Amino acid sequence: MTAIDWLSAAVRASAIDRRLRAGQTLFHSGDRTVGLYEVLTGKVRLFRVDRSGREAVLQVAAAGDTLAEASLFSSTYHCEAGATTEAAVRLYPKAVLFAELARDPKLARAFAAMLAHQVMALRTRLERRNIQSARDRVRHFLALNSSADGRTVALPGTLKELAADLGLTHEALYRTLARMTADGEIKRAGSIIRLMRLRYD
Amino acid sequence: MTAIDWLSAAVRASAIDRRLRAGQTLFHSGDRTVGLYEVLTGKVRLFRVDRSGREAVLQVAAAGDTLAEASLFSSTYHCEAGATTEAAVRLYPKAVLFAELARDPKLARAFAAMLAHQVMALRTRLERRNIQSARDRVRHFLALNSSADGRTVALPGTLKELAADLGLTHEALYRTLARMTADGEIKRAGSIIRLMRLRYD
DNA sequence: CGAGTGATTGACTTAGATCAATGACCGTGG
DNA sequence: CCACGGTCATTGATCTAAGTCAATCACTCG
Repeated sequence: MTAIDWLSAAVRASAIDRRLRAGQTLFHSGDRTVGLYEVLTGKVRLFRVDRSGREAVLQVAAAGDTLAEASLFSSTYHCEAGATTEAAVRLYPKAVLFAELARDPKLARAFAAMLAHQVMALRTRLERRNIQSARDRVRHFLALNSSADGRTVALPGTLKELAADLGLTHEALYRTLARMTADGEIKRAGSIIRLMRLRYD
Repeated sequence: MTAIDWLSAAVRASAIDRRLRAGQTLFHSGDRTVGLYEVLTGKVRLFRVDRSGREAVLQVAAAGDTLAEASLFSSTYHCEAGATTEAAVRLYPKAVLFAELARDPKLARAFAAMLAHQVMALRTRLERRNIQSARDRVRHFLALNSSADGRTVALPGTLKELAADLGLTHEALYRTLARMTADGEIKRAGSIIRLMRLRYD
């Protein structure tokens, strides 16, 4: 989802990998920002701690996600980041990244395009969460992720992951899919879902 | 929220305003993209129509929001946009915008920074939606929107708007706030919420 | 083979959605 | 100046969809 294909070879070459144990901190609030992190494996959590000690999670980044991109444009971090599982991250140093962005307008444009894409994708996911019914939420997902012909959807990962993405428990998702199958709205074949003709409400 | 303060005078000067009646279309899927829209008043809905005629909403943009920014980087729109209420929009033409971005690296950087900010803000809102309990969702909002001293929160708009933002019905929000007040967790004074000392669970 | 995880289904509970009603407030037009 | 329509804020009663807990089966991997 959060691809970074736009990166130039120069930036890629300067990347620094790092492994984190579960619970290990990546950076603290107030630290100087060093660049753009990409999560390779595991999960990294961004959170803020208020004075009463409560933590408020800003983001949970999984493999493929990029981390705290806005802090790239700030000199210090405004939140904490730490691995919740064993994890590996890749750092694209800020200096190299910005130098390249300034040097290469095409790259800068690709960078902006990538961010704009993320904004739209996130808006769409947020919009989906406004849908109350589990079934309609699944329908929304299917409609927006169907192949060009609009008839099939290839599930990206596991159903559990999809459930989390949709903001449902995996049980609720299983049941919803089962009901949709029973009603003839969809057909399932492994990780492919075929959308059937809808009857008129 | 979705501020466009980063825009240069040149871009602002070239903006074109347009009024829309409720239900009126702004653009269709397949139309050539013309630039970046900002919603001034009213609401504009972005949606896609699948072959069975169902609509899937991608975004509902309200006053201050910016519209379909990713399509800036594409030559045609991939969704429909139409006003759901009487509305006014402002168009920043693509040509001027890109010319300025290419000319002025600072502007380009500000543009990217703005997008990155939006990404983080959206991620945080999405994260909040992962919280089941209404009360914890409110807590999350309060924690991340408290003043520098962490003791007070100024509510941005009406409670109904906040409820929508949090993904709750307004009734649920009223009740939750009432309960938190009764429990001494917060105190309310108009549109200001004061966070009280928490007792140890 | 046993541990770990995903997929699935059943039973039960509950938090929040829904429906409904009321009071406060505000602008506006007669 | 006041009555009226509109919206927000608030509270009550009720209902239900989805969360929670639990158990089973299939699979994979070392």
